[in-house]
Amino acid sequence: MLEGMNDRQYEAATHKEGPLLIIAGAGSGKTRVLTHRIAYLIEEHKVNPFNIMAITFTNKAAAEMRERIDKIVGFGSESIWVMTFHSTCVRILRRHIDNIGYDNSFTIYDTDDQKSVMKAVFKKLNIDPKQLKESTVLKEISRAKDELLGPDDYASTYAADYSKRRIVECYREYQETLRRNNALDFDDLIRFTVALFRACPEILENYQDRFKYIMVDEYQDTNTAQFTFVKMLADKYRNICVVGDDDQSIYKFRGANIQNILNFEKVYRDTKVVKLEQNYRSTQSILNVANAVIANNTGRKGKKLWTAREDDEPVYFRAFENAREEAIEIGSEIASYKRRGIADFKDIAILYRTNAQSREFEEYFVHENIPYQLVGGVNFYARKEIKDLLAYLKTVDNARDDLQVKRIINVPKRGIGLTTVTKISDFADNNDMSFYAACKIADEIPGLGKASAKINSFVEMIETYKNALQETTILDVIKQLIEDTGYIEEIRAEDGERADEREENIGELLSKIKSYEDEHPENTLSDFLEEVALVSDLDSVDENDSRVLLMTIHSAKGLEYPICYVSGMEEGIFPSYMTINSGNDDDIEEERRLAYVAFTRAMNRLTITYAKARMIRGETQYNPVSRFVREIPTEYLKGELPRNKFRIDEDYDDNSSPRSFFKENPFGGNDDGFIPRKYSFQSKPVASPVVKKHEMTQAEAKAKLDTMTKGIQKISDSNELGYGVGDRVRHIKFGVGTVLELKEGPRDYQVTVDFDDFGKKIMYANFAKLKKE
DNA sequence: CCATCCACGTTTTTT
DNA sequence: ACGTGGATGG
Repeated sequence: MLEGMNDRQYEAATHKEGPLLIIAGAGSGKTRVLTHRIAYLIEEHKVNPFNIMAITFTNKAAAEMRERIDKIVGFGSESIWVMTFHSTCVRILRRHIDNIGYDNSFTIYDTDDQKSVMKAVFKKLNIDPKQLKESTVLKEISRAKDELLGPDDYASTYAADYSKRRIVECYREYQETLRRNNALDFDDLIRFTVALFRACPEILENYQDRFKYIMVDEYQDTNTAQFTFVKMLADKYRNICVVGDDDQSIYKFRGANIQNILNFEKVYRDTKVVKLEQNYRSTQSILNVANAVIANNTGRKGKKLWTAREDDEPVYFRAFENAREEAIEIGSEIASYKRRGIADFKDIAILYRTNAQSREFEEYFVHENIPYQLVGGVNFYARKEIKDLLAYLKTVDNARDDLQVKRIINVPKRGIGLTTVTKISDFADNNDMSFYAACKIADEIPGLGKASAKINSFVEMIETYKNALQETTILDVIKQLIEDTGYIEEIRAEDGERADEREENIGELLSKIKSYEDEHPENTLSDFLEEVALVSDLDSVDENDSRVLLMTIHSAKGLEYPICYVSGMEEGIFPSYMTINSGNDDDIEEERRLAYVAFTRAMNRLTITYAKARMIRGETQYNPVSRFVREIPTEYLKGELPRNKFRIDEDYDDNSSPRSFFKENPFGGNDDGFIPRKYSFQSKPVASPVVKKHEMTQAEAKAKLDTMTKGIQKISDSNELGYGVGDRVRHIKFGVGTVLELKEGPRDYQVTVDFDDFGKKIMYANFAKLKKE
């Protein structure tokens, strides 16, 4: 079983008891070590699989580990807990959270829900969103929760800090709202589990006795709350094994505390430390590049990757005029690899710093029929139409969550407006009941008038589905629901542009529900909703699909690809201007670690690219080559670096630049005949410029001109409106004024009137109902 | 209550 | 460049 392991791996895999810290460089086979250690414990030391737990950060990592454990352990492996931090905590809380005053059927709020809550909080506390941003407060709260500070702890910690007073109030109100809705946000999942353990020692002990052996993956990314959670669990038996790489700590912005790994040996004095430095993934050239860059960081544990691999090829650097050219060149290269049989699409990944950078690639790939899958961006379950339908399901499942009920009470429009909602909401608050409970007795709420009938039929509808759920499947209920509410029709009416895509998303949701029900026939709607709350885009990646992957470097962590492009290596992009401006060396170091993560994703061929010009937020930026590229000794790179060093070099003579055929023919020809296939649920990129710049024929131009002039003539006759430019007109509200201009708009005349008492107004003639004086 | 327009911020990364 | 949310008028 342990055959073929190197000495260090063997040492780690056969460690039996006591704390173990494995510093595992990128590609050093840490998952292998973890899974083998589990197998070893079971076989050699007769540890009951029931007593083992492995915790990861992502579902994908958990799934991968699960698979490998199942393979190597065999019988009994299913009783090992292999889960993410969040799902572990949910599982524990579902069982015991009633001990700390929540209902076990709590719901989980995503970022979007949090924002809605905070908005309501601002309204209630009369806070002007211009002075204090919701996102700022939420971020602050999240940081506090990462540090296990509840509203009271937070208040006392910052009691002296006057500037935090408002935030304290927001935190209190926010948490109170979540409580009322029986909801927890992501951070609460961890925090409340710790709180539960603190409040109920007997429950904690129960879990301590269960999980005698604990392994934590990606340990460098843990925050204080997660660390505390793990530490509490491990405190009785101290069989805690953590695996991590301080050089790959890239989640500080999310509260990760790099000290957790740096100080592990101080917390656990008798820690055994094993360093894995042999890399089994990449060529020596790739490792040289990665090592050279990360060597610029201070405060590392220190480690140098090496490989026994003999085959090698250079790391390429390529500079382009702009982001489009970057996309075209990378895309054409990929197409040619495929054509020449050098690589399949599934061997290739394109990495970038920010999600916005995916756009150019998508446009070109769609145009050239290069299959791709975009990971990240807007999470599938965060899309509006999906959230709407899920809000319906949540309401049907458990109408305790006011946020969800309010979200859908008027979607699609059924004539229940803000006024009505506010009245019901106030009534509910005053009578200490949930919003939905108040809806149920709408007739008794004063001042609702005709609206109460509409509320009643809404409640009736929800109740019908509730009953239906007893008899039939979730799929049938949601299908019925979509039909009854006319949701699809609403989408079509609302925006023709993206209606197709949104419909596709709904179709996708239906098939996800179907496969969920097929796979877990015994599970309830609540189970489904819970699973959905914790999945991410990355989880939908299927290794066997033949497509190029597009994703941020953060998403790519832990993954590997034979061919990798790390794009957008420019100052201001990577490192981001935010980090550059902060002037904080720690922030730059975190970016450098990110670069290290990026480079070490590549197995055989790494290409680093740079674009001289790039559109950012509607503005063209000219950025110098990233400092991280400058940190690579030139002998490790094949390709010429622009001469500019941290500034723009105006007269840079660019003859090393590749052909830029997009000037004549933006996307070149396509002679490959790839099967067109859309792998991504992501929004379809807009039509390529070729299509967009459809030249108007002369005849069309003339026709267009005709219609336009016709409009003008009509106006000058002063005809069907009964008035023209210069006439005096009367408006119901604004009184008398002079018509300054008449313009034909898309469906109506636009009238500009200078009113004697109200000044200049532009209005539509149809609505304005002006009368000639 | 709804449709429309405009101003504004957003984009560094996410379980 | 793009989407969102507030203001506005009917």
